[in-house]
Amino acid sequence: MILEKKKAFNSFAAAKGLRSTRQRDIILDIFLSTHQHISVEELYLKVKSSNPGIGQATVYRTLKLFAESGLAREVLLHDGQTRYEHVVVGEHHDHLVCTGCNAIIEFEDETIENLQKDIALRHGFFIRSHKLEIYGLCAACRT
Amino acid sequence: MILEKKKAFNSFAAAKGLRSTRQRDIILDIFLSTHQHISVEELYLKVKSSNPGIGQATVYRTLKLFAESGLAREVLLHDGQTRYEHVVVGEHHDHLVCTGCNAIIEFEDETIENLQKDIALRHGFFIRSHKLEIYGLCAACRT
DNA sequence: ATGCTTTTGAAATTCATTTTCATTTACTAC
DNA sequence: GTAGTAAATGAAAATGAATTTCAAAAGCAT
Repeated sequence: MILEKKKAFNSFAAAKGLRSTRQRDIILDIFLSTHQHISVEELYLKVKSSNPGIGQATVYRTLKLFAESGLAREVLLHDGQTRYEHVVVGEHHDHLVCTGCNAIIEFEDETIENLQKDIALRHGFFIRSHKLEIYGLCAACRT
Repeated sequence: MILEKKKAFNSFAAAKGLRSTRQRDIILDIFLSTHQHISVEELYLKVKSSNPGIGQATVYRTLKLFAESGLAREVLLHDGQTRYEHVVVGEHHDHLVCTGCNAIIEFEDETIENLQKDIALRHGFFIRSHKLEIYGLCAACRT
């Protein structure tokens, strides 16, 4: 699975005429090893701990490339940082965001996905991506 | 309707022990006269044109208050600015965002709203607000 | 290897937003 | 009304995420 993603990114890079660099390989490896919703700063710190030479501008630039390639997706929660999550082909999940403890619960609902398609159809709209975030208090914080 | 909103904000302010100021009245008036999704900077410019004395920090502070009071809602689109939209009680709309021309189409779908409630219930989650944005190309841009 | 172009790292810059702080203003008690 | 206080304001400075700049380094075609 991870290998496939690397291949997918390499194809994208090749198609775009991008060069293959050590830095991008490393950042991709580390990104793929992370869990959901990592911020650029967080990823940069991880990268730096094993590869002190890599600068944060490179991490920013590379994550944008990942998003462009379809490997990652930008998520704007409400903490002032851009986060990136993994894109799994054919799967889309949304988020319950707890404003009490900042926990993020993922969920998937096919019916909602289908309703969105209906709505888009009604408006002649072609869907590229979407984002559903529900804000509130998780079970632990609501008490 | 506008009067009710002003009253609602005043109640909120009173309950919070906030003082009533000329600046907040003016900013509220102007905010209520705007259309959807105004950025802080845009609102500040509007405010400044009729009231040059009002500073932008005040506009920032006041819009946060509006959001806290339930009058407005923060919307993060992808242009690096925080935008605010009007909250209409008992109504919630979501957005189709055209990445071609930046048009924003609003829609409402009760079924989706209800499904969200089901999902929250299943996770023991208490919903405060939510946000659904569908990105893609509008009818005009997809051709 | 050579030459050309992309990529990189470090530092500087940008830009939205927040904070600071001295001053002004609103409200409360007299 | 006036005095006392705490909150709100405006201007400027500070912050912090993200982007840009630019010289040096690295990738790639020949």
